[in-house]
Amino acid sequence: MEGFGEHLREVRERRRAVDNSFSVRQLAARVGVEPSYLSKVERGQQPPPSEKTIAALASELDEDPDVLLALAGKVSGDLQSIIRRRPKLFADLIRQLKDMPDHAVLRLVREVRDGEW
Amino acid sequence: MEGFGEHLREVRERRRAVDNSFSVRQLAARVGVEPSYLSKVERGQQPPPSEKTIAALASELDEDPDVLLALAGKVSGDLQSIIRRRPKLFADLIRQLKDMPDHAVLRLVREVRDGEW
DNA sequence: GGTAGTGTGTAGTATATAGTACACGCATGG
DNA sequence: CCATGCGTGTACTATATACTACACACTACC
Repeated sequence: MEGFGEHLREVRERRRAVDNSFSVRQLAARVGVEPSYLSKVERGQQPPPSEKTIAALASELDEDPDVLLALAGKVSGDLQSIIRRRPKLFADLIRQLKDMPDHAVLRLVREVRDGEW
Repeated sequence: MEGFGEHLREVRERRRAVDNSFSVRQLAARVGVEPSYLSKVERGQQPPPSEKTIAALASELDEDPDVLLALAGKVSGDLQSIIRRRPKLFADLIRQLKDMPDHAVLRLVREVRDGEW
């Protein structure tokens, strides 16, 4: 599995190839952290940053925040609070979907979205 | 909303009414924490304990761990890791279910469980 | 009246989280 | 040659998390 830092570096470098403003320093400034910190995170010398910082990174890099959070070993706070409001309901559902293939879960997502029920 | 400590105290006292081994001291011993700590948690003087300790409490008190964790403002680690494995999929699904009524979500749970698809 | 068990107050601690501050050496362009 | 920007190394810090250790006062029993 690819780590958070590794992925971050790849994505940033890719952006940087066409836009110099994606240097460690400038990105760090926009995201609101020290360059050295971001550098260490990218090289896995520091654990992934907070949810807030990850969200800012996702926004700057045009990445999916949930995916980035997942790579960081986290689940976004808003998802957690949805679950916490009805813990039994969501716990059951999620555990039951644990081993379902992607396409099955995806079908469920679509069904709910399209209101077919 | 009822707090974690409040709920814990109520449940424990209820058990204690028919079984003296549910004193703060004895329960704390079985759960593996100091009595004074448990006491403070019950009175809200300390924030809720770790997931591990909450799980032990749930087991001793015969309570649903997910519900107890929810009252503590947490979501169980195993649910989180299920979500992290397929972040986009689960994030979409959960956010879409956010405002659905209980019975609708419940129907979904049953559908999945009974394999009607 | 001592012993066992109870709840709780005070003080302290170990570890993790989430970073900052600053300096260094390299490279590139004017 | 020097100013600008770059990535990174070292050292430090503030806050939160999750508790422990011990003592105290009270009650109940025999």
